[in-house]
Amino acid sequence: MERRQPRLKELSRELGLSITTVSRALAGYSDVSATTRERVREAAARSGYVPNRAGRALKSGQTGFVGLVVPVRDAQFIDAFLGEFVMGLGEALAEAGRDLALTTATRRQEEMDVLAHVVNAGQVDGMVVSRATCADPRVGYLLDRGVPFVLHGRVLEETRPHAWLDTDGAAAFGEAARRLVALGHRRFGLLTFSDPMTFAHYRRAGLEAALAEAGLALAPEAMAAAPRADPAALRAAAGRLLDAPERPSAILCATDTLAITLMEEAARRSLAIPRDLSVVGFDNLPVSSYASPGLTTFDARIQECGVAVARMLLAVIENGPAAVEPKLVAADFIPRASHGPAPG
Amino acid sequence: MERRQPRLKELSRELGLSITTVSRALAGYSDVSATTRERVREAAARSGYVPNRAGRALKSGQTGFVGLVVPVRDAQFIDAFLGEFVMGLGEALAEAGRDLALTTATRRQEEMDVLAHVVNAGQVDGMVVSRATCADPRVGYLLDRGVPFVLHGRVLEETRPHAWLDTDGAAAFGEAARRLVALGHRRFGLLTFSDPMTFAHYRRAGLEAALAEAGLALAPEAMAAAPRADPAALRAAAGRLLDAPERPSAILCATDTLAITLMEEAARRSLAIPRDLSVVGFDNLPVSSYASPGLTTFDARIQECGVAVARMLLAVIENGPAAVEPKLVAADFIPRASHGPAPG
DNA sequence: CTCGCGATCCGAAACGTTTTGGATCGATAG
DNA sequence: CTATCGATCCAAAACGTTTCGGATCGCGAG
Repeated sequence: MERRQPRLKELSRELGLSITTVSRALAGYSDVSATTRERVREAAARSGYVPNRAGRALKSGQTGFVGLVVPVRDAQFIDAFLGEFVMGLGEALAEAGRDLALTTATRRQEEMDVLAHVVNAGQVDGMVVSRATCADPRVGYLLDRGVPFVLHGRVLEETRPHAWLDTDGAAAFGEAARRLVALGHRRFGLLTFSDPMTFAHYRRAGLEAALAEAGLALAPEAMAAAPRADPAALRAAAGRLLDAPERPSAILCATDTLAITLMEEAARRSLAIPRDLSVVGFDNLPVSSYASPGLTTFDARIQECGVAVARMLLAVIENGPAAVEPKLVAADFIPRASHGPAPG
Repeated sequence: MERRQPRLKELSRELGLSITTVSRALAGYSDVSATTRERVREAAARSGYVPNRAGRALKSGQTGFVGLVVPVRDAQFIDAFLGEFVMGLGEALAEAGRDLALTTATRRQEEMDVLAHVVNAGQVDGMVVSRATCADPRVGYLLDRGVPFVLHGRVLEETRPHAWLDTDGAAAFGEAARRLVALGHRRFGLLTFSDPMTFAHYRRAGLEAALAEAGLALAPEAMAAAPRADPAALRAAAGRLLDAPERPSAILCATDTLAITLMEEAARRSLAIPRDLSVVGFDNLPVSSYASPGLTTFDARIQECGVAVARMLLAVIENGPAAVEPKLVAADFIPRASHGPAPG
């Protein structure tokens, strides 16, 4: 039953035409007559001919793939996003007839090696670089070899211009701070990651800027951080904030998972939310609407980001890096029951 | 700065060797001397040489990619799994030096066309077929053209043998039924999908078999179903179960999302869970542990399934379809607070 | 009648790799 | 001395596609 797929050679023999003509007919060139073109197209459709990717890639240099490297190590962190983001990427790529080449890096340290391998094997036309760190080495690497890419997130100091798309975490946390100040809060806390993720930096910066505007400040002991991959340390960090002598009345958390951890620790200490403590997260994970109380958070519309990143990358591949402007997209405030007026 | 990647030609010229020798040295053939082999390997590592995927694919017929087609339409359904499953696939593929080629089908109807396109373009060495339906047309299609594949899920009637891996939903729902019977429940209900998904069939069959063993049966009006992609209809179906004259005291739901919907509808009707009604789901989504009360469910360990499916597929690619046995894996019962003794 | 031109078509090269079938050379066996 | 053999190496073909530079033919202009 095993039917081999017809290739240009078989197709041309069957039609009594040359390989060249069949190829050009399918590509729609004007130097093949309209009747021949139709005849070729009809035969191709009937036999289910699809140009071989490898052959085309070899000649044209375009593989039809866009690469994404995802680290498999800290699954608990990325899982929640990956699905949505990949869906967005795939949706936009499908429109352009491209596919996503997904490579997993089994350890964090390998991520750079894996990227180099993918790029050097020429298996992609461009890369999506996700989860940007403050001084992400991948940016320089890709710029150096002229590989089209779009960074999802931002680098702290953009020494050489490149395409990126990031959610405006600074604006979001600024907004959250102003809303909480308006509700009477004066003592703020921040629970965040100690890893050099750029988003954590900007969320903190946005919070501090808004507090400064209100004449407030984030006390050093009101900020707790721990490595993303260390749940126990994160739990401890949350506890530290709650056990501080001058416990904050409002705590912003860099992500929803942190906020959930914080709420669990608060429950263990019999603190009522939002009566004793207001909590705000970020990401709008499905979990956050089912937590009790429902978690106030921000929605970054990850799937739309995926679509936008893919479109940007296609533009870079098509027209060069200068063709696209970096994008900063706003996150939507999702008020739920975990924040309220300041106690007292 | 744009450095072009060295190819076999440049590398061989630089070393004063032929392309053949360099290629064979890197492949580890014994007909190149140990000293030359080392010299070549050192030079390749230094210059960052990686064989071009397209060139290799063209000659050897192996692309190094394994394909997965995901429909982007019903994102709300697949999102929860996709991340975990893909992680598992990627993890196992990375060990074998392969990558995942992810293609999105923008509409449900297109899924078959997309599959044909991927296969006919020769862009993959094998396919992972996910979300099996009762009489899935993809199985016959792939068998016909001798494309290696593994089905995640099962087909109802396996007319021609092929590799598949499925979670034993029948056993799981049987276990749930027996536990609930032991807790005094006699009136059972089932909330499921009306789509022809195989998993829904088996979960129902497992429930009915266990009930029959206990001398019970599922009343026709105690089963409600609606299309997966229609949240309103699903909500209505849940309501129908709750409003039935002889309301079940225990309702099994084909998935956690259905169970969550049911619990929301129950809350609107002021039914207390588990006092008035026991609810059991399936999937162990993150959400299920944060619902109140926590949802009793089954964990299918999706990531491990991804790993196993990938390993099976690699074996099929390597040694032919006869080399692997289908696998039925058990799901773990995760007892939480949503089930309890029968009322009265 | 010859020339040039537009409309169609095609041969051959090239992309980078792997593999087949030798070629070369020094040493060993007869 | 010649034949054989093992150890090393290499030229060339092939995978399927795209594209460059023609080739062919009929027809109208000169």
